[in-house]
Amino acid sequence: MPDTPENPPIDTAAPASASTRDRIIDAFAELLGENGERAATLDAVAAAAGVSKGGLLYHFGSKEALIEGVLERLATLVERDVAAIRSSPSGPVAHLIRTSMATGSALDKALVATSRLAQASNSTARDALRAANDAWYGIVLESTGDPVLSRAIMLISDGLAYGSAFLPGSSTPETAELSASDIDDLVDLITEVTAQRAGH
Amino acid sequence: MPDTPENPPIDTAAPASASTRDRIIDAFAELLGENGERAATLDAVAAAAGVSKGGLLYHFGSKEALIEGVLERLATLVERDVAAIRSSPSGPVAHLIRTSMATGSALDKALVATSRLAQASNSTARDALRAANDAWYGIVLESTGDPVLSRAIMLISDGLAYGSAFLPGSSTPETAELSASDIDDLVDLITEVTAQRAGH
DNA sequence: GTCTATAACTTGATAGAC
DNA sequence: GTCTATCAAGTTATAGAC
Repeated sequence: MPDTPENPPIDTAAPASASTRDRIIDAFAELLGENGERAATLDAVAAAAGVSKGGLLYHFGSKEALIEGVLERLATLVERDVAAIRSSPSGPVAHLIRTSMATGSALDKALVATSRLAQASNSTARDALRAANDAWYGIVLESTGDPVLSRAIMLISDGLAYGSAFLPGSSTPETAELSASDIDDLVDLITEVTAQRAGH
Repeated sequence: MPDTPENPPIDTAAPASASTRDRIIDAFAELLGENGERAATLDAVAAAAGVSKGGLLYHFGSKEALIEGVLERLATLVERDVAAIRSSPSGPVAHLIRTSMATGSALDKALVATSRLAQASNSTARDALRAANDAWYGIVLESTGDPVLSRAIMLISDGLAYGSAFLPGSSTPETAELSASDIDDLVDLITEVTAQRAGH
């Protein structure tokens, strides 16, 4: 999912010269993802976003408001992603698997950040993650028509996301970061199994 | 993985009447899992373990020491689990998949707690998780002899663990908590595919 | 819109009584 | 071994100047 910045008015991923509001959300999401909830303090977020704490609190009156900001961004990005998956030329399943590993896209960041919030027992964040998962599962089921296989595919997607986001780098070459060709093999396997089961 | 308390001297899962040390580790792991790293303060751990903060700090001189305690417990439990998987009558793969979902066992708790620590950018915790994953992957590869399939199986296992530990409960019936029969279907699917690929 | 200063509270850790 | 202070540092949030 390459970031394709087009129209500044509706931009929701703020890398460099975006509105202060978006830069703050970006900094918060990144800190959550990189260093966990404990490190994502207002002080740290303000510093990363290049504003003072007071400046930050002008835009987001509380930490709760900041969290809502991340959740809103996630919702927007998931909506876009669902559209992208649906219209993918390689097919929804292959597209989903290939984009499951966290690569630093705006969606990945929002997803990882939300995951951290969910693990800090924020139930709104949990709901947002489930909603995203439900949407993706729906597309896969629609595509394969096979509930068991669809679940397996979703679990593989979850596994890829978990491993890449939470266990980066590996101690042994055996389970080292999955390479592009590993993913190709995985997609081939899924494609084969899907075809076999479809042709009953 | 049912807890089978036998010999108090070597016990590493402390539910009720264990040593204070073990009760403290238990409380810490549980708080980490239930409410996240931020909630797992010395104050909260002490209260949950039924001691004062001073009492806690007599057993673990610092928070770092507490973390090491959880990591040591995980290592012990993973070692036991690896032995259990290897000697499972239903076969290593089926056993692994069936025990991937977090059900509240001592191993699950230690695993989830360590995962939270890893996400708080504790590199020792990360290493411990990778070591566990490497051990499991080794068993699966040994069992199937098929690297691509083994990766897919590990990813499904990771996906099950992630979903059950981090996204408990579901908004729609479609992706509701996987039932026992769902897991059966999953195991059947994996068994079929394994047989097909083995018979080239 | 952005800043500094500061209030109110929490956190990890120490000291010393029992 | 366990407790009650107590401390310094950090955290969220407010007030008010610019």
